[in-house]
Amino acid sequence: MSATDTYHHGDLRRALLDTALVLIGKKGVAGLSLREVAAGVGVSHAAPYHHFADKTALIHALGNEGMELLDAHMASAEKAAGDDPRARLLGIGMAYVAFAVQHPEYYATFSSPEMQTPPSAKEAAASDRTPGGTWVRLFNAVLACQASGDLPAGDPMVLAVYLWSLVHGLAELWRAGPLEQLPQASEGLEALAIQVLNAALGAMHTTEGSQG
Amino acid sequence: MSATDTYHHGDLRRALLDTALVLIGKKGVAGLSLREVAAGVGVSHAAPYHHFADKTALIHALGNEGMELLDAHMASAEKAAGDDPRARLLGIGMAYVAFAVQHPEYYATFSSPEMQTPPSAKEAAASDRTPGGTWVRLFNAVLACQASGDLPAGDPMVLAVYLWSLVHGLAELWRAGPLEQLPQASEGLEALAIQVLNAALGAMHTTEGSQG
DNA sequence: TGTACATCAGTGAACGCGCGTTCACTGATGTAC
DNA sequence: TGTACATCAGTGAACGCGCGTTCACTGATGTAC
Repeated sequence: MSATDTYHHGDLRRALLDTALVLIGKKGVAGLSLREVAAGVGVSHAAPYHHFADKTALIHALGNEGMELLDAHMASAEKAAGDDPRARLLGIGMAYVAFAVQHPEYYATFSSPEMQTPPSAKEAAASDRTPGGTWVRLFNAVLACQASGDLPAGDPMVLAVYLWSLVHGLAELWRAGPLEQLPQASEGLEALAIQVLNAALGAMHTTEGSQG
Repeated sequence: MSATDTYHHGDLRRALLDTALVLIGKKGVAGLSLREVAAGVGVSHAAPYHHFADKTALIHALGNEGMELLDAHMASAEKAAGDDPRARLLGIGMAYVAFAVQHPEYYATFSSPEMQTPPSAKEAAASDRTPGGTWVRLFNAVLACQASGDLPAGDPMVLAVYLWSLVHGLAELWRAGPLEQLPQASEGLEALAIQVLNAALGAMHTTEGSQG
């Protein structure tokens, strides 16, 4: 407890964001209440307005933070995978799925109504609407895999959509629960994700295929 | 306007469900308000309680209805595909994606918090938690494809998860908007979905692959 | 070091709102005789 | 066919609640001299 923690909160903004994440984890973004966030931090319900214009601004802050985090995770997974294009692509996919499961609160903000609308009109033009540059990263990895022969020729956009759908859907199904009954579920999502991604990449890896 | 439409509503239950769907389309399941539904139908806000125990019951009714619809769509697509196992699997996948896009309101209820909890304790044991038997249908189609050589050998559960993730993720990404900027988006989801599913199935089709 | 003062970051009362749900009611409908 | 009556499906007032947001305020903090 430093001196600044007593009356003037040390970093109320940060504390509000952290508490909001916890509450989102419990009740979802739609169920988030600014008053509850304030109460959770132990501060009056009017206090947040000194740090966020309104409730939407807080959710936007979380969404942006989450997208940066996701991108950082994918970037480090890609780096850790070394030079093999296929391993790099697999790393990105695994990082995406893992992030969704390890940070479901951040992940939930991505698809919230608040994040679908730009925070203000002036930001509308500049903002990239895809979460954390996932698309660009995935697309480049696909190109590299095609160049190295690790993915068959064909429209790289289709392949990127294919892979993005796969990891996104896997993460969603895991989070929503329907996969829980599978025997594979007991080993955790990571193991299942590796099997699924290998089924996808492995199969495509050895053939020219026909994705017309 | 039959006589029953005047005071005693002809089929208020149906009208409430239909109006609820429209409102879900506009504001999502979380934003659904029973009072607004009643107002939309043109009935007092207490009237719905003669047809549904509470708000959750109404959402449950929609969810169950949607799952039956989805299953019917998949069944008819499978039937229309004839005897070719690969065509049948493709048909199921396409039907799933198409349903999510054509009936986003029903689709939204599937993942709503209300549908994650069984309506009552006694139903808990009996209920199948997967949307509309999608899993069973997909799994059987995978088995058939493996038997006919249209899919490589390997754990059929992993392949089914793989395909379910793919169609689910594709539907989600389409609905959430990130795919809108792609050139392929102008041709509609159907065309994109066919390309993506063919990229998945087509590639796996010609090889034994290695999905260990 | 001490003082005056501006700014900052909280408080708590108050606002209006829409919500889910309950309740006593009432008029319409269907049925038995 | 007519009447008495039970049941059904509405109404509208009322409840308590939690919400987002505003506002005047106040005490703490930082700064200039």
